[in-house]
Amino acid sequence: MRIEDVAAAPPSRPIAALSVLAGQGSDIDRLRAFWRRVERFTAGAQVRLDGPRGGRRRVIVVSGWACEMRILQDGRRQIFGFMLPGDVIDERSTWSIGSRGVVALTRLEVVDADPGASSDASVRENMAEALCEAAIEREERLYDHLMRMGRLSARERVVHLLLELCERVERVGLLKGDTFRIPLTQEVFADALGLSVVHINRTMKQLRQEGSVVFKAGSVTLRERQKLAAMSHYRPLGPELAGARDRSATERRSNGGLADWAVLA
Amino acid sequence: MRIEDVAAAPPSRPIAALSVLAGQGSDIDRLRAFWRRVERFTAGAQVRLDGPRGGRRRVIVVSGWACEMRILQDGRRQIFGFMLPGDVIDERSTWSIGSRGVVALTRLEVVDADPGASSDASVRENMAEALCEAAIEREERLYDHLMRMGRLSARERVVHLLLELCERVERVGLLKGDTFRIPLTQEVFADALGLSVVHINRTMKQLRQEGSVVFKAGSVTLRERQKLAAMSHYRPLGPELAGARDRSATERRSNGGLADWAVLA
DNA sequence: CGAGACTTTGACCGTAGTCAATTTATGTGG
DNA sequence: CCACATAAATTGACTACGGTCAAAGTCTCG
Repeated sequence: MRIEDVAAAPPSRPIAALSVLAGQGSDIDRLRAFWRRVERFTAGAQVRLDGPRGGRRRVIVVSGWACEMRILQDGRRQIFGFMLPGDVIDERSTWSIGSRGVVALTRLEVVDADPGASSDASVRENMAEALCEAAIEREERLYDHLMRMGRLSARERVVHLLLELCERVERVGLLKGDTFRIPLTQEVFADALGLSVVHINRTMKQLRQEGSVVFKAGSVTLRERQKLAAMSHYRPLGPELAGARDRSATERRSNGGLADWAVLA
Repeated sequence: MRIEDVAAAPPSRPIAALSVLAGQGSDIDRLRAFWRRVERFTAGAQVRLDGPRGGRRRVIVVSGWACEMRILQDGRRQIFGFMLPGDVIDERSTWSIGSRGVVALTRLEVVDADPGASSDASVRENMAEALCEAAIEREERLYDHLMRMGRLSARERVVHLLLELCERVERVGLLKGDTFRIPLTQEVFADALGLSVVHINRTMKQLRQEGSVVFKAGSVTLRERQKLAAMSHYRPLGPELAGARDRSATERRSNGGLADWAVLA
């Protein structure tokens, strides 16, 4: 009952803009032909991807948001990252050593990422490459998240995360002007950023008063993204491997012996 | 000048126990035959792996420790993880988008992870599989690290990290009794765990006084690892994919609507 | 309209950060 | 083998960011 035919219930929004397929416009129609089944999950449900076959199954989110998380026995929770439309969910994330899981944050629709043997080679190839890039970018985001939690203040963390989400939302065409819908409760923010709900609330209040960030009814508006990026040390998710971006901009700090060299953020 | 022949300068310790090759004892001798070159880096040097060919090059650490890190313009540093003997260093980590880098924490010796076409198929196959598992485990460690930084207290973080390192050291046969050499300054701990040096110092002092952890001259001794694991929520790095460890032990918390299900740590 | 989830606020606490000075290694050249 | 220079570890005093507890206030939706 979780699985329905597209015929009976077509994906709730056009799936033309999937980040894994960004820049391959012309192939999408061919790909779409193979997405006959949409799997749905309700908000709060655990996303289990029991690939019948042994190999690791992957799906693409068509609509809705999900997150990857872990819970400690005493109730402390940590959210590792979010999956939004256009992102890939890997079966491995779904039950890896029983230590992590994926949870739907809203109603969620996903389609199989494997075009199947039926499609022609070029399609399969493009998809494979897209999936690979998506995996790389996902890992890149893990590092960003680590930096956030380890070295940024509460304000910076919130802004940094919002900028990341905004950019990802924009990439799949869901950003309207400088506003986007964001289905995250403050509790979710807290669990993602390693802060308490109360402190998230106060931080957001402060940002709101400064006018740089506006929260209203499940939507966020980011004015002056440039300024926000600067104050939170945000660096756009490069088009992966965007080449050796000025790798020379290494302002050497005489600081601790450890790093005579420097890697900028 | 960074590259020398093994003949002229053999690896400083037997490379029989490499975590990437754990459990493949019999093949190691054959593999070793292809490691003719050892690359060396001095403590504090950035590890650059400029693979001549386009593909991403990978090397295995034979001796010494390194870490993967990022630095913000204002000097804040975040260490993402450590590489110790037996671990793989991926070229990608080395200059990815100019945002991360690998730094040697001690004198460091690495050998190429690619057996080359010269070796026979079974060797290449085993190595490929080992590299893949290593990559998976590395990612797993990133999640652990995220959990540490997001939800553990200073005490817990320190203990949790020490347990991870201890386990990894043990796996490659460098644990003597319950003691191992650890070339990390308190500053490095601080940068890895998102704490200040001063607070690391105080936390360690406390642990020392409690007698559960002993620091002395570049070595650490962990008594009662079981107890330490419990107090820091440490869960051993499973033999990856160790199967669906009691996946049923999901003590449901009635807590926030988000997670009616639970993933233990 | 009522129940439950989510947000907001106040009062107060405590973990961890900052600054600065001192002590203890670790080396290195003489 | 000693003296000096430097990196690393410690410690004290004080601050502040962020956590906890508890009580309202708001929204949503059946």
